[in-house]
Amino acid sequence: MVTGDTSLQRVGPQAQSVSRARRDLELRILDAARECVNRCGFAAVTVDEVCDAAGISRATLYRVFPGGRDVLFEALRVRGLEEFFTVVRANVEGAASLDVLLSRCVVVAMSELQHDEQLAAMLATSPGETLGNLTVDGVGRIVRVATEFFVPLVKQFVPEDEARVIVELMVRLVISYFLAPSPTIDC
Amino acid sequence: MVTGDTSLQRVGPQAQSVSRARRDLELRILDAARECVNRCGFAAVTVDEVCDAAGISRATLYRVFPGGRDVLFEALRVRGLEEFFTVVRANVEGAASLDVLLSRCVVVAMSELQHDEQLAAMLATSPGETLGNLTVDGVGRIVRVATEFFVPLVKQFVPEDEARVIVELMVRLVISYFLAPSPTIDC
DNA sequence: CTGAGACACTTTGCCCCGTAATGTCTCACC
DNA sequence: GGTGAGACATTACGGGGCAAAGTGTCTCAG
Repeated sequence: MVTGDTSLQRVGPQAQSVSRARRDLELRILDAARECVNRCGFAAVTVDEVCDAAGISRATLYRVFPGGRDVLFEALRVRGLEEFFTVVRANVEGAASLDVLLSRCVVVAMSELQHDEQLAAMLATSPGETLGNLTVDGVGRIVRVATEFFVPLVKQFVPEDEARVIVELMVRLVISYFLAPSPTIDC
Repeated sequence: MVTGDTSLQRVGPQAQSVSRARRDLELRILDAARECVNRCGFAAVTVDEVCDAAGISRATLYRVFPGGRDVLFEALRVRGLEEFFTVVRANVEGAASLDVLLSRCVVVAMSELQHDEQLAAMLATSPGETLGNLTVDGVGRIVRVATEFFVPLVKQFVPEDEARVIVELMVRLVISYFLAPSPTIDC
């Protein structure tokens, strides 16, 4: 729905190549959009700018992302979230105990957050909306994606339902400490 | 500083009565301000409205709260915070174990938050600013006041430095769950 | 010490308007 | 089939001017 990937439902010999060209186009547009966001901010980016940066026409963008601007930026957020958690997970795999795993998660996540260009640009240009996404509207999705990435790791040490709770608490605390670092607790 | 209580530094026979009249005036103004905020919202309240509601003139308000609007509303926030934690603490005192104490804190705090008129009015009328106060700028102060109220209780069961960490984590989690309730974890 | 009100200043909202951006469309192209 | 170019109506955004309201300070009478 987000990325208009109805082509994935197709079958037949050329289904794969079609879907792959579409996928490449998607990635090209998303890369261009990210570049624009990191440069100009977030609210300031126009669809035309993204098209120019991607070297495509507006018609193509609207074919790949039916719904336009909103859907494109939503897809960008989703990809950013997945990239973020992919990096964090790659840095915490192989932990020998629950304590080590969680400590590494927190440390790596905080570090990644503090060096995230896209997030910084969003916080700088539309702080209200970004803050809302981090603390109200978007928390559910963040927790969901984080659960998907980390519960498999955590449940090596504790039962799965407990792992889900742990991951959720960790996510909420990391967001809180990112937005408002504590003078007493180091991060 | 916040409430312009320089009169407290006076000495002599009538020092107490003077300071007391001033204190009564402060409370009267704060009550009026709270009433206005609960009725009309937060950003919409004017100094004149508060004066009318308190039955005083603008000159008096500016004498009691030098600095005017900002200082008045800041004092209102501070009082709201202290009232909030006073109520919560009264409901959790006498807990027999750390688990019971923390559980009660979370339950009572969540309930109080969800029925807080002033907070609701602030979130409704200036969501951006209120959200910022709850998640970025104001977290330090909230943690500080909460620490002041709850560390004495928690340190009955654990060392004080550990108690401070526990209180801070609890505060941040309660704020997070208040702003974005979890579908999986009940509150 | 308080109330009433004048005063200068800043902020707020509003209306208008020109510009820019969005989203949909058609058509030519390969 | 997919893509690019561009026209098109519609909407959103931003700046200027202006009236109204709010803020903060002051003086003076009670």
